[in-house]
Amino acid sequence: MKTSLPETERNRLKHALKSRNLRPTRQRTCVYGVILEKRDHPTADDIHLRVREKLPSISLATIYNCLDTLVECGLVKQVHLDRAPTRFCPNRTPHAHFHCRETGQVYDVSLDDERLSAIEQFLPDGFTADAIELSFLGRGPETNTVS
Amino acid sequence: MKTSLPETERNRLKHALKSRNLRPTRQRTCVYGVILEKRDHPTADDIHLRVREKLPSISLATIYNCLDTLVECGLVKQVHLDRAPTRFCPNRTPHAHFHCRETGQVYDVSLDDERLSAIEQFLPDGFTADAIELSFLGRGPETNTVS
DNA sequence: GACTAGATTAGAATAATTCCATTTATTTCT
DNA sequence: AGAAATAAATGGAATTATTCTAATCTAGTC
Repeated sequence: MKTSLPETERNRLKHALKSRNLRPTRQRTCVYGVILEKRDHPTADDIHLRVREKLPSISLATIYNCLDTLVECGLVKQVHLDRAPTRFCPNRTPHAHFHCRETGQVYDVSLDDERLSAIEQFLPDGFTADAIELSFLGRGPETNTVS
Repeated sequence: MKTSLPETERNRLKHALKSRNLRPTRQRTCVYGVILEKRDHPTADDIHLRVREKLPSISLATIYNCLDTLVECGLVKQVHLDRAPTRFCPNRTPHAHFHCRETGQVYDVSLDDERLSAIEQFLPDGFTADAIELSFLGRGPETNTVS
């Protein structure tokens, strides 16, 4: 067992890469594995630190390269919040993000097809979107004032 | 006529600032004026260039300070797209953004109350949002392949 | 097992944003 | 109005995120 990436995911990665004539390198596999492991919307830097535990010599530039590749393959999404570094998210199902002002935590908010197509209908004629980014800023459940 | 900021907007600014015990300085007024003038979602740097034509000695740090103040006052919104510099938008009515892959242009997409509350209902119990950012990435009307 | 295009690497370069110490402007108080 | 007190602006340095580059390496092919 070289890396901890489960079989299903490893195959998903392989196929996605192959279909674009890209190679399933150790680095790409490991970066993907790390993102799947702890789904806390890490930054490139966070990911670098985690991947280094397995591939100690990997550079931040490679992390960015791998992430860009994974994003192109649709396996990973970027999350842009505030003036903060980009975060990365392996949730491939349509979803929005909620960013808690208090804790800084980021949550996924699932979007079913109905919701998604409702949003798509906001677009005026002539516009076609291939990506939608929806994010909320506010207070999450663990910041509730007690009743 | 010191600056070109129209009376209504100038008052809006004054009141918004006063209610927070902030001052309507020349710099703040001018930055706000410039943002209203050309609603093309400029970056801090763009704004710096434009404001300099009126206040040649203003520094980029001050532009950021002013923008932050305007954002706090709710007069300006930040737009976060891709890994690109933050853009600023003076449209105070609820709206989303559409980012054209081809031209790079950013359009406002208006959101009426109905749409807005539809989106708010996506949030699970326990979450309260005070800001929503919705953006689309795709192709705008002027990139249409001719029929 | 050599070839070749594709990937990785380290480090430098660039770009966005923030910080800091000082100076300037505005308000308040008398 | 003038002085003191507070808020804001300034320039430049510092930090941080991201991209670029040129050299080296590697996976997949023949």
